[in-house]
Amino acid sequence: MKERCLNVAQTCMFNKTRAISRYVTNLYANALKDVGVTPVQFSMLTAVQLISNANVNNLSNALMMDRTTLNRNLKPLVRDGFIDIQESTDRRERKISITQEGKEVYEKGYKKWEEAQRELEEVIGTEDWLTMNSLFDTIIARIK
Amino acid sequence: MKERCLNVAQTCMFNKTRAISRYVTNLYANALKDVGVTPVQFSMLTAVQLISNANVNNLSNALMMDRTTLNRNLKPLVRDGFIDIQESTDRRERKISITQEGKEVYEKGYKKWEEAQRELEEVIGTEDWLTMNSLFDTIIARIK
DNA sequence: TGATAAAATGTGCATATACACATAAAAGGA
DNA sequence: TCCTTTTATGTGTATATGCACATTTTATCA
Repeated sequence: MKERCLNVAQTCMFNKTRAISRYVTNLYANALKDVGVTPVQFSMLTAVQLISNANVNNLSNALMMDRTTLNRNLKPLVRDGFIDIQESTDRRERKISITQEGKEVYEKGYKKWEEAQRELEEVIGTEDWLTMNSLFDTIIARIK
Repeated sequence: MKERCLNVAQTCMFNKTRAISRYVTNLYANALKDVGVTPVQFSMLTAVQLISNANVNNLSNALMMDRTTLNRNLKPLVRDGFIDIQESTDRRERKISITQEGKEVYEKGYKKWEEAQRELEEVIGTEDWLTMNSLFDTIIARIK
């Protein structure tokens, strides 16, 4: 039924969320292109610096990311020497920390991140940017 | 610098967008679990029913999805017999259409989609749901 | 017509995502 | 202590995403 499809196309919150997410992701990815980290990796470097002695669970909770997703996403960062993983006294867990090289790449990334934030605000418009900000904070508080 | 990281953690629009996108995706995915299609596949079945004689470009534009992403996402739908791809007189392009089996699965999916919409509205709250709706429509109009 | 430009699509590669299942180690209790 | 439960993590599989690069076919124009 065309009627139903039209309804979905016009009102589906998944579609809208996902389309916007793709756009936002690409905007930040382009900004970080020459830095050497993806937006997701940048956010992981943020969290690992904020949580001292972080393990996989701590980070996945902080980033609201699936544990197994975060676990896999760590690998490129380890490979590139941006984060370091060490054993813990509790031999079940692993301690995750940022390296010196990771800190350096974060400095570069931070500047580009600021540019991306400004660029997105321009695209969306300051008024809607503020609306989006407070709305998202409210939603995140709900789903956390 | 902890200051910078705190700033990113609290204000990064990429982080917020992505976290919400993950939550919304999972909510719709769980709703559609027993139907046999993912949320992205459901949205593709929607578009293909709305656009007669669609080709890859048409669909990717309608869904605001990268052309190559859409191309790959077609494959599970073809494999499962939900869409059909045929040659065109213009031999560069391919014509994409929904099958009878695809229509049947869409009927089942539509009911679950309605439930997901209601569930998300409940989680977010009706007032913010409406805000989100109009905000997203505005943003999508901007970035399209 | 013949060369060039444009259009439509496909592929290799890398990252991102999450469920189901499995393993290993610590904690708790009888 | 020994058994059970909980905790922390890892792996297999499948989908989703987009850039860079390539191919094929159509359109354009001198």
